[in-house]
Amino acid sequence: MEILDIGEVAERTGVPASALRYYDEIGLVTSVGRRGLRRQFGPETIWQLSLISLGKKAGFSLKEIAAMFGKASVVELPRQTLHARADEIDNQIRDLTVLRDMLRHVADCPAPSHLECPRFRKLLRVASRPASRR
Amino acid sequence: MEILDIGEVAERTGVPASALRYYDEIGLVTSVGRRGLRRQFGPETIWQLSLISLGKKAGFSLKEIAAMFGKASVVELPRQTLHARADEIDNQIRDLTVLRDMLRHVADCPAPSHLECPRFRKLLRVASRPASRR
DNA sequence: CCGCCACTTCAAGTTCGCTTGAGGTCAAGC
DNA sequence: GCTTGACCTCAAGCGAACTTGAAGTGGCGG
Repeated sequence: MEILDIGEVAERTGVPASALRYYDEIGLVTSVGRRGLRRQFGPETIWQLSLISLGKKAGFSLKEIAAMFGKASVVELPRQTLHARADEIDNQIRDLTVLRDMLRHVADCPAPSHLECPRFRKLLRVASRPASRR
Repeated sequence: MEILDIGEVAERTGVPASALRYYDEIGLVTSVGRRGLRRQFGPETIWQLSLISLGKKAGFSLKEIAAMFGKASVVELPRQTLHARADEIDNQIRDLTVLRDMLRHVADCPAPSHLECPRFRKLLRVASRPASRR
């Protein structure tokens, strides 16, 4: 279980072979070589792909993901940049928290119109404040 | 300040007029009417747009957003569905937290290769576990 | 009353992240 | 040696979410 070809990677990760070829093409993953025409992937590809899917769920583009934990040895970016990224994610977590609270509130609040409910109005206010002030 | 036309909405929210027309076209926002050809928007459009941008940041499609807090009186969806949505968002928050910790770790950890660091490996394990088990 | 200009429509174009399809290659098993 | 099947390439297509451009309209200040 050292070297995998594309089908095995696809099977283990759930990422379709066509997507893997695409990722290879744009340099998001790298095959360790070829046997004939066939791409051969190292086992690290497996966890790289979970990072990628994590990043995608987080709403980052493939380019941004590539910039975060690129090919080789997981990142050579300046610490500063990484921390900035982390801060962005923190903001996003806050946004998501507001959204979640909003949905739960809407699900449970008995007020006739949500706009009449002070709790809802408060969430709305938070939602429309710029990220910098949250 | 009761009725706004598209340019004012654009200016106040930062959402380009072209996007507003598109949102109108797909029924994500609704103009209160027309003056001549010009769309007129009520003031509620402003906060609706902040909810929309919140939803977008959260990675929902415009369709999903429309389903969550549609046009009229902010949602007529079954509570159950809303709670399910909220739960999804909770999962996403967990994913983002892992990703953030990962980035901060990578920024600070002095280990020569991250794979040798137990903390990193633990985060990796979490990252590759299916959402249901997190 | 006239012209300006912010709006309008509609069609086409753009980027992202893939998928699909046609046609080709090659290693392995029969 | 031949077939099979999993891979390959390359081009085209696709849906989402808009943007851009051309050509038209109509309300309002002068």
